[in-house]
Amino acid sequence: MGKLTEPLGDIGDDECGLPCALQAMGERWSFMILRASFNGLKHFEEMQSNLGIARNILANRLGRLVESEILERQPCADDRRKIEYKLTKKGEALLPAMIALRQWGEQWGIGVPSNPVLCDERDRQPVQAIRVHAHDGRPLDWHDLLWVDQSEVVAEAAE
Amino acid sequence: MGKLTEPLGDIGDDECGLPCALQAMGERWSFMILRASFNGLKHFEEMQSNLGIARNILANRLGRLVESEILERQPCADDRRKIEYKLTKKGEALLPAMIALRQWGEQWGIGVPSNPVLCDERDRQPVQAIRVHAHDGRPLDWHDLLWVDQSEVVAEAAE
DNA sequence: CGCTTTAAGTTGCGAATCACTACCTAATCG
DNA sequence: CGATTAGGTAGTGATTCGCAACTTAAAGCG
Repeated sequence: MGKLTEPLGDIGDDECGLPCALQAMGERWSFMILRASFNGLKHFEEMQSNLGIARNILANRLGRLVESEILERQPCADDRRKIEYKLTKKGEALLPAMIALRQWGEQWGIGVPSNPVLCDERDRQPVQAIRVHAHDGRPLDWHDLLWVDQSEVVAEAAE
Repeated sequence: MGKLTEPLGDIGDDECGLPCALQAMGERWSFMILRASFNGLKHFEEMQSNLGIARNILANRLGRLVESEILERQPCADDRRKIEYKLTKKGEALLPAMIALRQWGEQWGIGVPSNPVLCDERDRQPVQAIRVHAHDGRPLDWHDLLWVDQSEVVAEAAE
């Protein structure tokens, strides 16, 4: 069979970032734990009671997220019983993916934008829907996308 | 509500779109199958050999994606043995979330942009990194975000 | 100090899910 | 007709999930 253009890369190999991302985030609770982190939850008990996740699964996922350097694990200074889990830069970088998923769930699952609404703190206006944008800012859909070999991209860019 | 196929358990509150999205996409293979669909794979055997997924799991996930109206299942016109699985609008709407995850994997997992590169077909330039944008287009980070009650948002928007 | 509480896990166990192989069914080809 | 192909289902073990109970270690307190 002929090689068709593959908008998301090859399966199973390491050329695509998606399997790599799923390695860290592909499990059921990972996104919910990450959302809790984005919402400011820092401690084990806090997350456990908030998410209703089993304790061993939470421990396991937190360990994996720390191992993936998405969360950072550090004992609390004031109360050394407590452990603080905080987002790393790598973890923060998952925000667009999270928001995109959330917006999709709002639009196609729930049907209406959920409350409360995610806003820019500067003017308290809702954020834009997350989209794929061309380098010049045009919003793109699936059918506008194309896979280009890196060498050709560089050549194009240098013109 | 009866027990429809809900192997994901109850993941959380309904005021957030993320649990809702995870209900449909929270399993490990779902994203890979969806990527295959975006890549133009339409048939069972095609996906099975390409993904290397167990046949029963693939059948199960395809069924669930169809049930979630992310994929559409229709018999092929020319060869009635074949079934075509194609993306619905709802499925296509997952593209930004997928690209965002992929880009994250590229940047933080692999370390370098993978080859080939996802480009705009108009000018063959790489697409922008997916980000959260304010309504006026400013790119936003985690710390720029704020949860605002819907009523307040409307009030602000009307000013 | 000794007792209690709290935070963050770990362990055991039954249920559910995963993945691998083999088998089945219906339509099409020759 | 028999052979082939697409799209599954069935059986089987390994793994993971989730609940509850237990452990450890650090505070809090009289």
